[in-house]
Amino acid sequence: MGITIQEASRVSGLSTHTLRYYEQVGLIHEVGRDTGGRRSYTQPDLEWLDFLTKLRTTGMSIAEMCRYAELRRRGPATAAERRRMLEAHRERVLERIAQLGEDLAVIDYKIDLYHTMEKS
Amino acid sequence: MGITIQEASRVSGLSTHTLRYYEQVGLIHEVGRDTGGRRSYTQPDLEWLDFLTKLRTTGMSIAEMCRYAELRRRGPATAAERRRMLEAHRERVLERIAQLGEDLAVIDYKIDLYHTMEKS
DNA sequence: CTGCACCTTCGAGTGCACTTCAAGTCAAGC
DNA sequence: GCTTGACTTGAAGTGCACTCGAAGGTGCAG
Repeated sequence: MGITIQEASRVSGLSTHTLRYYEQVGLIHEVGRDTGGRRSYTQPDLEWLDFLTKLRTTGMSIAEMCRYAELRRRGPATAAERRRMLEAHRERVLERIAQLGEDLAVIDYKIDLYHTMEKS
Repeated sequence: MGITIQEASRVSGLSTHTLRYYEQVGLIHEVGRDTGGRRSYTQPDLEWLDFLTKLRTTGMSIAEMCRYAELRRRGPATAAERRRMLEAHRERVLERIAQLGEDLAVIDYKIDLYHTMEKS
């Protein structure tokens, strides 16, 4: 019914090692197994992995992602808390983007200095 | 003539441990010592630390910062190469910012979904 | 039915960027 | 002169997020 860990790895961009690790730490709960005991990833699993990856690349720690995953597992009653987590994270990402912009301006300035140096 | 490691720590925002570590790995060359062998940071040292911090917070690895520092130590002949390093880094930072923006849009979308859920 | 690739689990190992420790030195205040 | 506290060094330790290895199970091509 689902796809193998190999295919899930290709689709998600995460290594098979990482997929197993994410399951182990509780980021992705109870991936189904086929008759031979092999993992079988469903479409919802893949969508969840995709969202996890976005949280991850925006700098959320594995520990916090675990807390979010745990809330999600507990069902709709935790929706407000999950929303607050995402909102807090959103603020951190905005700050990070602003900081990167500032630092980039300094780097750009340095690059300009080098150009000026090379021309003279 | 210069300031103590404690003061340099306060000014730079780096811990005294990190300042010693940066010197050890060659990021900041030959910080002056006072009569008692204690580190004495000069204004140029602090400016360099400040720039290093910007490279660091924009995601440059210690190893690459070391290469940059080494080129800088070798003098003006390496200016073009340093400029190229900064230009390459600049591209990576721009990509990173773009990626963060994209991922943030998805997070915003999720937050909206939660708001909608809570209202209904 | 045998070889082979790929799967399983569990635990140990890796790389990065610090961070802490241990042992000793030094300067200032009492 | 002695204590106190900040400094010095080199080496070892930490936390995070993977990443790999060992030992064994499974399924399909030849």
